[in-house]
Amino acid sequence: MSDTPDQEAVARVWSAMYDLVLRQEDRRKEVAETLGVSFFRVKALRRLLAGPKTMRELTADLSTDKPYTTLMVDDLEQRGYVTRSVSPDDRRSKIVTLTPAGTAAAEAAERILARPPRSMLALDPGDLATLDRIMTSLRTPS
Amino acid sequence: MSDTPDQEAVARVWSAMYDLVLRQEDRRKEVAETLGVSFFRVKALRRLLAGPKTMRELTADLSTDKPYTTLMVDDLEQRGYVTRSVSPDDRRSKIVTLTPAGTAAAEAAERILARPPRSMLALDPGDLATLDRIMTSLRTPS
DNA sequence: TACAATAATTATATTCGCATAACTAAATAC
DNA sequence: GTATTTAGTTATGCGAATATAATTATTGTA
Repeated sequence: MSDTPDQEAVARVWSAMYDLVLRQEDRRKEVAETLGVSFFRVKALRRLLAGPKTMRELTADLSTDKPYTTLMVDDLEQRGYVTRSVSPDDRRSKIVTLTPAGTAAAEAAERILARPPRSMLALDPGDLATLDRIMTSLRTPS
Repeated sequence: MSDTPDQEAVARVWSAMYDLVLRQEDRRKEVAETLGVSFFRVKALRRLLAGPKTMRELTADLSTDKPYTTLMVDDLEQRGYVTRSVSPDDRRSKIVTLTPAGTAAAEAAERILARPPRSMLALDPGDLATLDRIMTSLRTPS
């Protein structure tokens, strides 16, 4: 009955959302070109905005492998976006920290990615409020 | 006043949508692994579901370059997913067409990608209908 | 007919991300 | 106190995607 969701509507909504994010408003190339590094490196910088991380944590966050993290951090270090320091707790661990330049780059990426679609800015205020409420509920799976 | 959109709400909504599509429900790896080809090739197959395309059109659709399209179509042809044929209109052009196996693969990809998030299936019917209406309006930029 | 433009291919090089194995240094367990 | 585990690095190779130049075949045009 009413607790059976309208499969077609769900499919339509999901497809529209997917399309909007990945087809109409895909800014990954723009971000990578603006910062002059690959999108994957941008992702690393953005993760570090939340605070310094060990190589191990960064590897897990990006779901990549340790050797590649080493190479990538080497590169980001050379570009002056991050620094590596030995952890005071565990001298095996190294802590990767954003430099001011790295923070600026990550924030520039955030700004580009956060820029909403034009159509969303034109939404009716009531619809926007409703959408806000619904999206919040979707984000955290019930 | 009311025609000034709530910037914060817009940002929140867009971020939630971006997150849902790219973080929580990213099926690109799953699709690529299931079909045994890169996601980029999957994208090519999916584009061909709409009908045969020339190499040139496919190149434009995927925003790649002609040499790479040649290589990719070579590969898809070897795998039995597409065929190449000379265009009757312009003998310089080649038309890329999905084989039955290619169509099946593309449809399998569609099914995986179209699978909506669990949280969306649990939506209140009224909210779903509203979301459906709003997403439709967002998809086609006003 | 000669010349320019277009569609596709071939060849070559580079970057990026992924994977694996081998290694060093430090911490932990027995 | 020796053995094992863990964090990170080094080395090597591979496939995917991008880029550029050169070539062939065909079409369109001066």
